[in-house]
Amino acid sequence: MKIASVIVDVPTYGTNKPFDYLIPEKWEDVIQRGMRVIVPFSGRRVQGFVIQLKDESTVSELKEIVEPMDVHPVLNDELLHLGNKLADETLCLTLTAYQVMLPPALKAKYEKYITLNEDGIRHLPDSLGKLLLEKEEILWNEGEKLVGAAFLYKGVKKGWIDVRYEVKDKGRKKLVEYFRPAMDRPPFIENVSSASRLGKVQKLLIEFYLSDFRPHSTSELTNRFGNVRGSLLSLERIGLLKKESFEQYRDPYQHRVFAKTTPLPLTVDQKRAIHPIIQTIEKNIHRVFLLYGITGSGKTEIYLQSIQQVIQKGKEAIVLVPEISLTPQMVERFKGRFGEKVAVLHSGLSIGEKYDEWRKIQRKEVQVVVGARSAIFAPFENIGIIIIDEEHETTYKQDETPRYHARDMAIERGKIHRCPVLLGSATPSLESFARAQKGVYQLLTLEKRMNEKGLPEVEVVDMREELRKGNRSMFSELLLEKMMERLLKGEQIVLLLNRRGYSSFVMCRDCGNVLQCPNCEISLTYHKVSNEVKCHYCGYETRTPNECPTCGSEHIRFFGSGTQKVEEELGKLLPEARTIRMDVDTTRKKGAHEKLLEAFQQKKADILLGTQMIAKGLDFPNITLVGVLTADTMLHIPDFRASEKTFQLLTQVSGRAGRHELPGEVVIQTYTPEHYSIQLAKNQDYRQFYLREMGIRKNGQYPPYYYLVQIQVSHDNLQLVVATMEKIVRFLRARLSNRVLILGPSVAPIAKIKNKYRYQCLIKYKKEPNLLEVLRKVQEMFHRNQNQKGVSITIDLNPYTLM
DNA sequence: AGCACGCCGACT
DNA sequence: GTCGGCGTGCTC
Repeated sequence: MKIASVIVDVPTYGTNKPFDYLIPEKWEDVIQRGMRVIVPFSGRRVQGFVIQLKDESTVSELKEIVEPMDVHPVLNDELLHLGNKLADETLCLTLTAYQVMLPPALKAKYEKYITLNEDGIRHLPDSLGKLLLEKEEILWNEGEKLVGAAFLYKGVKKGWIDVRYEVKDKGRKKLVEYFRPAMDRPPFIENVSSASRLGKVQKLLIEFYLSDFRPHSTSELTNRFGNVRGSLLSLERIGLLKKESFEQYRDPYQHRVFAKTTPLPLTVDQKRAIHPIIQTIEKNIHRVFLLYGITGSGKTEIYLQSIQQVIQKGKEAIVLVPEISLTPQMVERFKGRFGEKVAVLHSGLSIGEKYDEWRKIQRKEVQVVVGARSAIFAPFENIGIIIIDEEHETTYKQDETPRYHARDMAIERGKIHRCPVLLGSATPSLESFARAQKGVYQLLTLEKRMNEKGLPEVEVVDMREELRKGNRSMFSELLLEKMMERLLKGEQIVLLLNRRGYSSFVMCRDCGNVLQCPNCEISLTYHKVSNEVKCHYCGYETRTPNECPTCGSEHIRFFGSGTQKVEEELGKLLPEARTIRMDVDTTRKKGAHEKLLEAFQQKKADILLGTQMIAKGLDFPNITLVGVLTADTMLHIPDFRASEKTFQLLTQVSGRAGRHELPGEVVIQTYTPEHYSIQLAKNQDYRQFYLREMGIRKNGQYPPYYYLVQIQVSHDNLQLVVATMEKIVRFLRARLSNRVLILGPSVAPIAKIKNKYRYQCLIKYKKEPNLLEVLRKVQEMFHRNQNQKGVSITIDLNPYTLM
C-alpha cells in the first residue's frame, strides 16, 4: 500500500479523475482513505483527497505526497461513496461533491508569496525592492498593489523574483492559551527561591500561582494584572511555567438556557403514526415514511420520541429543517429534550462555529444533529433515523452546483444505514405524496390538531370588490376591522406580504416606461428609506430619478406595495399599533431574526409584518389573526409550481393562528378569489388540492408525471448564447430517444442577469436510461469551448425554480 | 486552475 | 534575431 489515488483540488473537468502518488515511507502508517493531503501538481502544491490506497499504478513516474493535512480522515468510506454518487447524479466534479459534504473551514486556501532573487533587487522599483529586503517574502497581492500584476509576471520570467505557493489550512480550532506551573508545588517553591532576580510583575505572578496553584489562561491573567504575557513567557523561559493550548468550542447557543422538556403523552393519532416508525428502528430496516399532518397536529413530538428511541439504541439521528436560523424555536425544542447531545448546523453560523459543531459530530460527542440542507452529510457512522421536516420546502434543493436534493441524499444514507427516513409536512410536495399513493413511501397521517380546536376560520376577500367600493388602500375593510378588534383585546397579528421594499416597480405615467435594471432584465424596486431604486437580483442601486429617463416627464408613480410601504400605511391607519417588520432588509445582521421574534414573543409589538420568512414554524400562543395582503403575487410567476407554492404558503401561514387556547382567524386578500389554490387553501383541503393539481400536471406533462432537466446558457454575447443553445438542442435531439420532449431553445424567464443573456431548454422524460451519459457529453463538449469564449452552461436535474 | 510550450507579429 | 502576445494541451 505505497500508492494513493488522489482527487486534486483543481476544479476543472480536465482534472476530474484520480491521480496516483507515492506515499513516502514516513507517512505509510499515517495516510488513509478520506484524508486530505498536499501533493505536487503541475509545478505547484495543491490539496487533494485520498480516495484509495493501492500497491500498483499504471502511471510509471509517480511523484510523492508532500504531507498529510489531517490526523483522522475527514471523509469516511460511506461519505466517499455518497460523494461519488452525488457527483454522478448531479453532473458535478467529484471534488465539488466532497467539498459540499465538509464544513467550509476545511476547504483549501492557497497563498501566493514572492521572494527576492540574487541580484533581482537592481531591476525592481524601490517600493517593491525595499519591502522584499525588509520582509524577505511578501504576499503576491501586496506586490500586485504596489507594482501591478503585469510587472510581477515579468519579474518572475526574468528571474528577479520567485513565486512560492502555500496550501493553508483554514480549519482553525479556537485555541485558548494557558500557563501552568512546570512542576509540583515543592520543587516549584524551591526553584522560585533559587531563581536569579525576578521582575516585579514576574514576582506578582509567582505569588498568584502560589495562592492558586493551577493552570490559568492568559486572558484571565491579563484581566487581573494587565498585559503580562511577556512576563509569563519569561517565566516559561526560565522553566517555572509551561505554556499550553486547549481547544475550545465556540458555542453559538452558550448564552441560552434551554428548559428541559420530557416526552409528552401521545394522542391516539400520534400513537398510530409513530408505531411503524419505532418498528423499523427496532428491526433495523430502511423505509421512507411520509408523515402528513396538518399544522399543529404534533409532528414534532413524533420526531422527538422517534429520536429518543434511536438514542436508546446507541444510534444517531439527523434532523433537517428549512433554514434553521429562521426557527430558533425548533432548536429550543431539540436542545430542550436532548440537551448536550445536540449539534446545530445552519448558515447563520460563522465558519468557525460550523467547524466546531462538525467536530462534535465527528468525535461522537453528540447523537443528534439539527440543521439545514447540508447537515444531511453529518459524519455520523451509525445513523438510526433521518428526519426531514417541512419536506416540501424548496430549500432542500441546492440551487447552485452541486445541485443536489437533501431528500435523495437522505434516502441513500437511509439505505446504507438500514434506517427509516421520515418526511414530514402539512402540505407535502406532489412528488412525495404521489410516491406515498403508489406505496413507494409509507403514508402516516395526523388529521387532528393537538389542542382539539379546529383549524382557524379562513375568509377570502375579493380586492377587486374593495376597489369598486372605493377602498384603494392595501387593507380591506374586513381585515382592518379584525385588526382593530385584536388591538383592543391585546392579541397579536401576523401580516404576510410577499414583497420587500416599498413598491414593486416604478413607472412613468406619461410614456409608460418602467425603470429597469441596466444589468438585468428586471424592473427596479423602490426603497423609500434611502430614496433609491434597487435590483433584487444583482444588487444594482441608484437614486430615484425625479423625472422619467426616457421622456423627461415628472409624472413618476410607484406601483405595487412592498413591506416598507405597508409599514408606513399601518402607521397612518393604526397609529397606536406597534409593528415589527421582518424581511431580508431587517434581518440581514446576524441574530437580528431571533431578536425580532423575541421582541414579538414578549409582546413588544402587536403586528408582525413580513415576507414569507414568517410563514414557517412560528408558534406563539397570542397570535389570533393572520392576514395575507396579496395572495396572488406568487400565483402568476412563470413556474409550473406556482399554484403548489401558493397553496403551501397560504396553508402554512394560516397555521400560525390559534395554535393554543385562543381561536384563530385568517383573512386572505386576493384579486383572483376563484382560483383553486386559494379556494382550497381556504378550506385547508390538501387532498382535493392534490387531486386537482395532479390533473394539471398530467396534462402539462410536468412532474411528478415527467422528470425535468433544465439546461441554461449564459454569456454577454447574445448571438453566442443563442448559437450555443441551438447546438446543444440539436445534439440532444440526435442522441435522445423520441419519447423525450425537448422544449427550446427559449429565452430564460429572466432574460438577462448581471449583463449576461440567458437562454434555456427543458427536457421532459419518463424513462431515458442514457440521459445522464448524454448530458455528461454536453458538459464535456462545452468545457472545451469554455476556455475560448467563456460561455457558461448549467445543467439542473429536477430543477425547483425555472428562473 | 496554473503552467509550459510553441507559433506569429513587432521591434531593437 | 529577440521579446512578448496568447491559443493548446497537460498535470500522477
